[in-house]
Amino acid sequence: MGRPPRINRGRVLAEALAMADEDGLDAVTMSALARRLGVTPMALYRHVANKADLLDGVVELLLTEFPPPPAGLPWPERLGILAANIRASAHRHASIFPLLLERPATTTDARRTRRAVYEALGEAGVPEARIAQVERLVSTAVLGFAVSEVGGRFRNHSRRQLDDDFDVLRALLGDFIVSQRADARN
Amino acid sequence: MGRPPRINRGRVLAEALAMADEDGLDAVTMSALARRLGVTPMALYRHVANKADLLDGVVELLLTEFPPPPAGLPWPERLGILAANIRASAHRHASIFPLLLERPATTTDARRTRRAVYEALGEAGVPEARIAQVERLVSTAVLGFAVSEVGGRFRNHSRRQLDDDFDVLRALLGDFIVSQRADARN
DNA sequence: ACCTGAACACCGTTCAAGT
DNA sequence: ACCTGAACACCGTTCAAGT
Repeated sequence: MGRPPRINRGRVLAEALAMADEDGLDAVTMSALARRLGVTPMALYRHVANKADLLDGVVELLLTEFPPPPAGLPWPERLGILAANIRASAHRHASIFPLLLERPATTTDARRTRRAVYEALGEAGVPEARIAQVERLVSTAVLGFAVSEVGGRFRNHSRRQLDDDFDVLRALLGDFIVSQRADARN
Repeated sequence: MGRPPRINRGRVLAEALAMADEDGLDAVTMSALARRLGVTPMALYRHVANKADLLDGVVELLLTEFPPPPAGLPWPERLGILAANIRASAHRHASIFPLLLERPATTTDARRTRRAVYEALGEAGVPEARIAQVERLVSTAVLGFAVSEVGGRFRNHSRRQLDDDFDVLRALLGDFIVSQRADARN
């Protein structure tokens, strides 16, 4: 009965994310993580159900780091900044970020980000009934670019080139959003 | 000296792809693959350098299955069919396809597909100097969508919905390409 | 309640040996 | 040249035991 916990789920997840950032996803083993926390591997199982649950938690933690887009700016700037923040988060967490493509964004933080996009699209004049689809396509394009970048597909391209690609991507998504306005002619 | 090979690299890769398709990426272990080929695990090392090399080969094999876009059609149809073929390939090889985001498309087959896109963009009127970037963005959008789909991010969406999303995606990419024509006004 | 020690089945990979 | 047998360090996970 009652002895002071030496570790907790929060620390376990934070340390796992740090390990992944420093040495890659493969370096995150139960034993290496335990060693880093000064504990035996089996101690982790009181705080995570298994390794899949550990990675779920780490992805969730990553999502809490998406800063909310700054309020009070016009929608194109808000979405542009949000996209840039998401890309920056990909660069900070290159080995974990690709896991975002493997699970629906159902956590509280993921919902908050999506709601921010919904609001921007509403302001842009996209009709209610089309907002969810437009959000999916826009988010998928941004995530797909960011994952390609940190995953290694653009390994042979310069940072300069990729920055420019990303600017063009944001512009094209802006044009797409405008084309989906209720009063768009066609 | 000379004894008849019981397996070869081609069979190893084909069987590994089949295993991944049937039971997922994690089911592709050196021993399970060897068992399937009727050989000991160590025999594989004469045909692949190690497991990473095995997966590289499997991705390469997947790329050979992208059918070349049918010649003789106008560029929008050609690109639309190519995109649909790539998406279909993702569905056939759901566990291997996401690995495409981890490596530059430098194999012969990947180059062939890219060249086909270049030609279509040329026909569309995109100036030489902009073709490579437009191709990167268009391919990234299609890959990002397909990987999200087979990776599980759209797990909560119906096939109907995703088919519709994909149609809208193709249309938006078509509009983007047209907006990049030399004679586009702006 | 929280952590440990011992154990299990499995993983990728090496090396020397067989034909 | 091609495959095998034995071995190694490591992996995730379980169970019973300690405090």
